[in-house]
Amino acid sequence: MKLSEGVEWGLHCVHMLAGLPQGATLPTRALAEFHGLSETYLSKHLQALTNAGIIESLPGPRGGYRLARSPEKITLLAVVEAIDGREPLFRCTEIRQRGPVASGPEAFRMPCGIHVAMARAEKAWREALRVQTVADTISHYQHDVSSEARERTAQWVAGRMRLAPEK
Amino acid sequence: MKLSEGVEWGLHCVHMLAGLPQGATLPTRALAEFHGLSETYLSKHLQALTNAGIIESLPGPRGGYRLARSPEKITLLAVVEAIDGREPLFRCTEIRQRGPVASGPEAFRMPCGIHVAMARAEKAWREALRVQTVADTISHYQHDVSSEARERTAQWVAGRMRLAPEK
DNA sequence: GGCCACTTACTCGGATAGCGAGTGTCCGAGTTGCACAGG
DNA sequence: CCTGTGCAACTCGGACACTCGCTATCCGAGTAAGTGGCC
Repeated sequence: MKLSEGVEWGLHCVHMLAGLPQGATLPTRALAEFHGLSETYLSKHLQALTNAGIIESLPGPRGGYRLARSPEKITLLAVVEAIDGREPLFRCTEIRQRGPVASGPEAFRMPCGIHVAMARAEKAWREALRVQTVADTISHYQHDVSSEARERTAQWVAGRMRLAPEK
Repeated sequence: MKLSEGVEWGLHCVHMLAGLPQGATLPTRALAEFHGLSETYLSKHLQALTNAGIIESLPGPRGGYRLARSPEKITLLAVVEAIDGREPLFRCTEIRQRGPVASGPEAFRMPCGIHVAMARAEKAWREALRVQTVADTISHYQHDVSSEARERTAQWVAGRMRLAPEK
């Protein structure tokens, strides 16, 4: 089992958009080119983020994507769920009720212990992703690279981003 | 993203084997029939559990599967990893190094913040599964069903299980 | 020179193929218990 | 009646098809800027 590749793409793109000036946008082409990704396929994931209300799109020339709300309000969980879906990792199909010895649903009022334990672990995972916002990560995201590389990135982005027409 | 269906199957089978008398075995047919599963496909997952050293098999007539170690020594994580694999959920492919602005690996000594955050969440998930042993779950597993159903299950199992030839 | 309409280029958005992991199945190797014949 | 041998049935184990979701791509709808002509 593994998470969708698009989760990593979406997370990096959201963090990149978070580093832009207020209201500025960046088109799919720039986001894809910067990360060395397929432009068309990345577009699909950006659509998912748009539908989830995490980013918003401006059509037409000088258009592109920008965050729909401040980085402090965007959790990693929201991004993961937007791209990968909100389905639980472990789905209890109640196979204990399917055998020839099954006694009907009334005998299984309590959820099975396995289901409870798996759900608890999954909750721990989701909670860890929920407390971490994009704003929290962005500082590390910036300090992890050398100042020289950061400067070069800023230059490259400045040449591709579009300032906000209105906000 | 979802866990393999076989994870649920494996967990229930392990818990069922844990309820058997010391050294007794249960064949694939019984485990599959009890849960209403495909016998041949379940066999595949039981093989994975055997290769992982969680359960052990006795061939021939009167053969079957039994736990390879006591339920206290079997964590849910071990079962999950045996069936679903030990690959991490989130695999950081370092896409920030792939773009035209990338400055070579020496500029990225620190792991990216996204990777760290995702790994932390994943560790929380694994840790929650590691602290939960089959012995812990088995008590809930038994109390969740009515005593009448539990008795009927015991009867059904008694007619299918094979006592240990030696241990 | 200023204003308006058209063209044009660029953007996102959804609908359409391809591939790989999980799913499902089958048949063969190995082993143990049983039955039968011989002593 | 006891014992040794052969048979047979049942078990696990690995090798072989199939399906669905992620991956990847394309083309169309919509928009805003730029350009040219007209007043």
